[in-house]
Amino acid sequence: MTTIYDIASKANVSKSTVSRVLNHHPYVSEKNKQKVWQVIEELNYTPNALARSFRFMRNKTIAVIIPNLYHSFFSLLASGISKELRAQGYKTVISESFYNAENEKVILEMLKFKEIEGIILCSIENDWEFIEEYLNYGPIVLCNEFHEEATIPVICYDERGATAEALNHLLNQGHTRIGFCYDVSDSPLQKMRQESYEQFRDHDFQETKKWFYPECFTIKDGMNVVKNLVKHPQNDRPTALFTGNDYVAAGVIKELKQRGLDVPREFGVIGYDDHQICLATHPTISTIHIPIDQLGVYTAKTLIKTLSENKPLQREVKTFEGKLIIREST
Amino acid sequence: MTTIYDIASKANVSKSTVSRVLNHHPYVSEKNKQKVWQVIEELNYTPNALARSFRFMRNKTIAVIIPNLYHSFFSLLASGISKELRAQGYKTVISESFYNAENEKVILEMLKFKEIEGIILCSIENDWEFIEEYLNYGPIVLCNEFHEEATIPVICYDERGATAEALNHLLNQGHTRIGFCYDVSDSPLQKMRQESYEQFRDHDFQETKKWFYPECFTIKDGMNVVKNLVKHPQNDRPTALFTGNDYVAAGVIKELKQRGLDVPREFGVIGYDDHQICLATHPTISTIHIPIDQLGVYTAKTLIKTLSENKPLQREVKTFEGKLIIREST
DNA sequence: TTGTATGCGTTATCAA
DNA sequence: TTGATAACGCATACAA
Repeated sequence: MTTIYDIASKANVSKSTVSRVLNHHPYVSEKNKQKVWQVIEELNYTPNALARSFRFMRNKTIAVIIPNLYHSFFSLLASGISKELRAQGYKTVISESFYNAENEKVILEMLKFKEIEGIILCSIENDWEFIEEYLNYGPIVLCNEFHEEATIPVICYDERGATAEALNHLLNQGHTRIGFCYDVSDSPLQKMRQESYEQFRDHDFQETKKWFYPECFTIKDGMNVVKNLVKHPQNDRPTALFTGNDYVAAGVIKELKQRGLDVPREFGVIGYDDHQICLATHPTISTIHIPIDQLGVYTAKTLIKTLSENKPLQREVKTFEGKLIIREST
Repeated sequence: MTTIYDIASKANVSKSTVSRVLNHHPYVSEKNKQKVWQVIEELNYTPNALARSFRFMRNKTIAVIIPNLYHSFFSLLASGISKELRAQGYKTVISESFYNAENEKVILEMLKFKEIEGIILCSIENDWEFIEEYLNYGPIVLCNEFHEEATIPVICYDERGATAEALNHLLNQGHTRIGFCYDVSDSPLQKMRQESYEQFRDHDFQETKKWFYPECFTIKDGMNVVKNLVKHPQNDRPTALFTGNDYVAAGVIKELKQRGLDVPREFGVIGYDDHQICLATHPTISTIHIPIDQLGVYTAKTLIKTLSENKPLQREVKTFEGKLIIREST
């Protein structure tokens, strides 16, 4: 392995001079500069990133924790974040928590060991008090996840607004019994959606709880919701579903059609995410468009700013707007 | 920041002893061992990963290059690889090449700088001669991509077999004019599919080239294929399509239905990947199931073996079997 | 069983 | 403008 020492020997200068040349330090004679670059070329030298990391005590690596890479929303979010971080010279380690606190902890520990410089949390699995401890070791920011007290930047989109928009739309279409499919019940984000949903009680929503469908992640889950739903008499089941993601909506629509229920005439469906699958179903899916890219870029920028300016984190809630896209399913 | 030196001072031993305790070296007295662990606890000490990386000249980080995180096939592949690498104590940096040689080069360069220890290439954008140079700096393995000459492990699945199986199935269903949708034409893998397809010429496939549809990635692309296809007279267009991925197949099916063409009676469709979207369309999509997880795990294991045994890479082609899944679209 | 000394590659400080 | 030297945290060869 060639080191600056080898360059120095061959160029008849000191290590210091080589280092200066490499770092474009102003005080190097033109002659030496030329010579050193020439030898660097000759010996095909590359600076050793491991030594630099050690020297500066930072390795330009950020971890992004997402629930999984299975759902395209998360993979796109991770992709957006990663792209921006790369542009700024950072490496990104994408880690799936699978909604598991222990997996999340593994990454938090990496911060302590200086394996990473900072963390972007796209879901919260441990208690905030637990996570807070790790702020001693590096910055953590929240993205696409909300927390009431967390004393760190929170980048999310307007859950309540989007939910309200979707529900209003369904009400306008004449639906009064609206069901709600979500994934995991203990996420602060999902709770916001639920609360937002519950605020619509006054519109004949007396028995909302009955129409909460948890653990909905996939197309199959959506199908199962319908399979169970149709077991109830027509006047005791929802006439519309607001689902946590478009896959679930697609499953719902597929199963409704299978059972001869017409969408949107007999049943309304709204998805979430504006995934391309919305176009493949029949009817196409009304949904909420989330500006994933903006979320990712803003989050990455926020974290990098903290890192480079080396200033302490502080709470700052940045909200992006979702947008209702009306298609054929409502 | 607490270092082993701090521990040593407080425990009244030398740095060496602390280091030995941390590394479970056998020759440490029970008394000192106890004492050191106690102080470590007291001072909340954590070994510095950056220093260790530097000391050993390795940072336990692998890069995975995939075309993008947009297609779930790639995100699942990256997820599988990453999971196995994590289990073995490695960090994974997932990088999207976007089918761009320059982006690929950026990652290859990281190997040279020792920012990463090895690379898993899930697509090839540069010439092999160019990539080969980087083997001087660390191991590279191929996953889900094929190359005739590459002197490195090649982990893929049986493209030709899967294609043949799909085409045979379509032939058995009475189709003789079969079109072929693929993504990028210059990938070795896609070439294999094409070649495999061309071997079926003898079955009335005289004008295959006409029915090649490149640049098919998304649902919309699938729709467009049908939009263009129906412009031709019925006896001069395919009666079936074999698509490079399930999204494209979903788009094809959707557009065919939109135009009143019955699938599978009037038109057969086979997808690729066995993505969950296959279940959401009407009719459901016949497809090829790829053992993504096996691919990922095997690839990760292969790379790690090279890394830990520090033995030179050699060509080794490992092939997994795809499996035709017959559903309603054929 | 323990401690001392050295080195990993780089950058920064200081003196020349 | 340059070079000698120390320092970053850790592991280890060697001496004791």
